[in-house]
Amino acid sequence: MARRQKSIVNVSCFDCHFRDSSEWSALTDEQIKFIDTDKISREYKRGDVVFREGDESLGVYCIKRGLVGIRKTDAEGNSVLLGRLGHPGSTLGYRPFLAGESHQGTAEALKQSTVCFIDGAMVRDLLNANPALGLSFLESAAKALGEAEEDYFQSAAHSLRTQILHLLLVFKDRYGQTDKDGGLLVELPVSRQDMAAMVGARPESMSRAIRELSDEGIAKFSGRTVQVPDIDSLFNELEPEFRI
Amino acid sequence: MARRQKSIVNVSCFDCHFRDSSEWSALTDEQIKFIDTDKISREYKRGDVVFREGDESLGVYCIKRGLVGIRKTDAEGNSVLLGRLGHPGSTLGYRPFLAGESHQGTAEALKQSTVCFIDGAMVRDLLNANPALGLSFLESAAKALGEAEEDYFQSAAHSLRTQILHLLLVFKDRYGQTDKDGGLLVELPVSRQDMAAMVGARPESMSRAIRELSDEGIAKFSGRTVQVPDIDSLFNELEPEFRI
DNA sequence: CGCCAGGTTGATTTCGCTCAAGCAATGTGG
DNA sequence: CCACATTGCTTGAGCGAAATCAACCTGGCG
Repeated sequence: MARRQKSIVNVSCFDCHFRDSSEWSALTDEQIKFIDTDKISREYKRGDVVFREGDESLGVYCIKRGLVGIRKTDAEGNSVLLGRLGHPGSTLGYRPFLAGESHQGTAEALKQSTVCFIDGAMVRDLLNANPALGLSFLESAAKALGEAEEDYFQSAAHSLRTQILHLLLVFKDRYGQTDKDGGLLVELPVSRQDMAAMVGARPESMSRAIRELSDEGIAKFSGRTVQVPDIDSLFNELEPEFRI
Repeated sequence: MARRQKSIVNVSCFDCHFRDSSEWSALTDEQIKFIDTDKISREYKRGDVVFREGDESLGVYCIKRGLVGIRKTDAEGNSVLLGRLGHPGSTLGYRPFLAGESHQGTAEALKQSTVCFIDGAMVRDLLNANPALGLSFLESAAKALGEAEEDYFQSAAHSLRTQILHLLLVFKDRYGQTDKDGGLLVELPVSRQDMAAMVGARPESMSRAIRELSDEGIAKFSGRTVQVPDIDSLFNELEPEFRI
């Protein structure tokens, strides 16, 4: 971790494409400038830790590039990846900061990433100076809470197979393309064990389920790419829940 | 539901003991007065619905008395009780309101309850007039989100038996007393099937697990009361997770 | 080259679900 | 006031999905 110092890089908030689509869009240019001069940007390699479970929350993190997941690990070493992954434009770690709690999970770069840290005092100041920022985070938190509850419900009610198909649909929006035959092609952003951790399963079970889906031709997994020849067949299998 | 009209009762926000301990404590007396004249209070019998999944969110609900749960039910009729229960002083339904979504679950009185409805326009006005209210809700949402993630993790990682013990500890804080022998005595606030719904299990499984715990003398269930002779033995069993 | 992490496969076990029945307490209508 | 339905809870038998335990394979890397 002595390498931490070296990993500091220089990026500008004004170059950040997500300035207008994130929680921070409520800020004025002047306020962005405050953040820009104050923030600290770092590079993280796959597997590097951004913050650790149990650490005091000192501020919030903006993802400029890459992919970051929040992992919880229990005494036996089972790990679970929580909720939505942190993509470019996402703000991470705001939950414990706002709740006045310490970090409940360990944030880990799932691929090479650039992440900016914004100090808590700065965030407090901005929240007081610009109530719209608070409302903006409030909306984010409310949506995230809804998703968390929905995920909880889903995981209680559905088989692993079904959850994997759901996960594929989630990945599709961000990592999917249409291939030449009109099928779907998804480049998986995470390893298989992390996919398992996302749905709360063991790697072996994930492997078997994937094999089953591949054998049936529903979704052909090969390395980090998945080919779905017929998206409808995938939807057909999931439909029961959409027919509520 | 023609009875709805008759169920309206008259209570005052100023009589509400929770005025200073809830999200609304940020409000001035004058602002409370606005709510007081505008709100609608209703009585609900056990099983009555406060709001229904899929309904548009029209405002928020304050619980004055009783107990309210949020239930999600799937196509096959399996139901799950989400997150923390709504106790007196709790504000319910603020999540979908703030996220601009419709209700994700059905709120149902788990016992005779008095609930006040505060219209959305009023809430919007207050949020704009008093930024502290937004920050207060932001903190609540952030805490709730943390709990939801924690619950998700727990349910993924732990056996039914363990989850029941956790649930007992949760009930302890609000419904527990110390009995004459120094043991713990908990008055369960919900039925067994609802306890099952809280941990995402079937009533039969709950029944079996309860019988096991009773037979072993860890927690003796009898009707709505549970007697835990030795709290340490209960903690001992849960400790592995606390030793992280 | 040998090591090691990630992934796959197989055999076995286990936990909770399903289906089915029975029982006690409460409520309801004749 | 009794006959009957209803509801909440319990118990039993069997099943199935995923976990566990244990090998083994593969490709990348020191």
